[in-house]
Amino acid sequence: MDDDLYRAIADPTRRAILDELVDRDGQSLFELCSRLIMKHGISSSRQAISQHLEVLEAAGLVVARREGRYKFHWFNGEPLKAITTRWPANAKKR
Amino acid sequence: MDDDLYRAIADPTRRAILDELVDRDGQSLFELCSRLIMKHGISSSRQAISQHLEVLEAAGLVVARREGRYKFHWFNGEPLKAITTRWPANAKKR
DNA sequence: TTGACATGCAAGCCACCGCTTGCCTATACT
DNA sequence: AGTATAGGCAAGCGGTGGCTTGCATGTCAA
Repeated sequence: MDDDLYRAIADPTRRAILDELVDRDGQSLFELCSRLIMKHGISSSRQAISQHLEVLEAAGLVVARREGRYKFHWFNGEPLKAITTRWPANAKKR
Repeated sequence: MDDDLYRAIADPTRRAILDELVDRDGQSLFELCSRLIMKHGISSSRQAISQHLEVLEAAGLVVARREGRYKFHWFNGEPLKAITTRWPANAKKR
C-alpha cells in the first residue's frame, strides 16, 4: 500500500532531509550532506544520506534527476495528502 | 520532538487500529482485537494490540480511559496537524 | 590520460521493534 | 466465597532498519 510513505517519514534524519529540501530545493547529494551537518546537527556519512534518499524516492516524497556527475533532488509533498485524507485531523463534531 | 507521532503511524497494524477507531469510536481492547481480525485480517495477540495502543497513546493519537474492568479508546487526530503544517502537501507554485 | 571529484553498489554489524509467552492484578457475575 | 472476564507487566526471541566500510563506476578538469 502506501507503506513506503509512512516508513519514509518515520526516521528523523529523513524528515530533516525533507525540511532541507523545502528550504532549498534542487540540492545535490554533497550539498545536502554538508547542510544537514551545518543546520541540523546531523553527522551521517554520505552513504547513509544516499540510502535515506532512496527511501524518500520510493515514497515519492523526493524526485531526483542525474545531471552529469551530480544528482539533484526535489521535494514533492503530494504523497502526504494520503495521510490527511485517511484520518480526520480536526476535532469531530459532537 | 514529535518523534512519537511518526513512529506511531509507521506500523501498518497501528494504522489499522486508527482506522477502526475512526469507524467506531470508544472501543474496548477486546472489541478492537476481534474487529481487527474480522475486518482487517489482522491476527495479533491481545498483548500485541495492547502494546500498539500504548504507542498510539504516547503519540496522542488515541485517548484511553479505564472504566470498571474495561478500557475504552478514542481516536484523536489533532497530532496529525503537525505533519501538514510541517511540509507543504500541495504542489508549489512556480 | 591522469587525477580529483560526485556518486553507486554490496556486504556486514548492531540496536531497536514487534511479537510471543508466562504470570499477575483487578473487576464483575453467580 | 469462587470463577470467569478484561486487562497489565516483564522477559525473551527473531527480523528488520540504519549505519558503516570498502571498493567500483562515472564524470569533469588539467
